[in-house]
Amino acid sequence: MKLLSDTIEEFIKTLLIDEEDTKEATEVELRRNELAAHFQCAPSQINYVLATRFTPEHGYVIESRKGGGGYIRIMRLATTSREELLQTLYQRIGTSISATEAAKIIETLKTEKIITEDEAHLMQAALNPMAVPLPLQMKDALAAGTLRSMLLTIAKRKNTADTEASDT
Amino acid sequence: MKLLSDTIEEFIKTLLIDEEDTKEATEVELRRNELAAHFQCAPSQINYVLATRFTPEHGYVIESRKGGGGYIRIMRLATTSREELLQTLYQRIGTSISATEAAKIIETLKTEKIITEDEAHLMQAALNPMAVPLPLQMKDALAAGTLRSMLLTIAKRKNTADTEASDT
DNA sequence: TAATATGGAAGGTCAAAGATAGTTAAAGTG
DNA sequence: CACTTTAACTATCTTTGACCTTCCATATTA
Repeated sequence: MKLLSDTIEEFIKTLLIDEEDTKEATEVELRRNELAAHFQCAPSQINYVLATRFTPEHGYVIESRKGGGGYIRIMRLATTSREELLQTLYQRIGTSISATEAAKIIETLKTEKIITEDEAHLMQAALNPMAVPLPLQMKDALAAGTLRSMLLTIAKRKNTADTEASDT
Repeated sequence: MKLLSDTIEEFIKTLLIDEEDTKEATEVELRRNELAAHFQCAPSQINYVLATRFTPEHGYVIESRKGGGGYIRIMRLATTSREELLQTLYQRIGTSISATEAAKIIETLKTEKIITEDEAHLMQAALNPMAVPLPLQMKDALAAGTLRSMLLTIAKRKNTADTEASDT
């Protein structure tokens, strides 16, 4: 059985792709209530989907307006330069990071084609066993260190995942 | 009398074989509660079966999700020479591993073209921050966990580093 | 006419309820 | 005694509903 949230997520992403194809725009505008009615769900369900799948970490920015003629605009972020992105992500890690936050960062790297899907899995795996018997604070600190270390390694590379096939 | 656990084990293995026959997939997805209801047992019985008969040592990897739409995915690792190598390395890691031993294992993976050079660096980086203030024993145990986790992830892949460039 | 009040039409927040799966310790079995 | 089974409790993710805030249009008033 498919989840409502997943369905809505797909729907929105399809809208975005359509926009891009026809207007070269990277944004869509929608009415929360309309969408909710379309899927016969609570309006706040839309907010949930946006909050969990269209965050800046995922590469999206949301803009909205209340009142008559209100709307929700979803924009896909233009890809900044590789270095810039790595820099930003690196800052975001800090000295301690939760598993979910870490996952988002890895997700971004993948979306931006800086690492392959395999590498994303690998990184995720490296952070996984933090389910070791250690205090949570320590685990988060370790995770931060691990992520930072991996990020630096990636930063040293010359190419992105796109072009990585061509060398060796 | 046949044990419940054995019956469930067989059931799952049959599912896997069926999948393979019909879809050439080596994985099945199931609902813990459904399965438990089917066998009229406690849901955690399913976990017990998975924990005792579908471990990485047995050649399986499990992935799951909680919450609405949750699932349990069971993947069997094919027994090609590549998988055998991974299996062997996995065993070699054990519950504690030194930095040098870990490096050797990563080197082997690279030499055997199971991972790319970039990935090798990434793995090495993941083990690096073990330069944390912890007793050596703990660090080695942590490194072992991290390496094992990454190895399992690699084992899940369909292709080797050689062929990975060609798709998507 | 300018300033202000007012009501309806959006969207936002948050916490509770629902739906799964995981963990663990104790009881049962052979 | 080792292995199995269960049940209570925990963790995570989704869905909904009640209540809040903001905005526009229009009516009211000085």
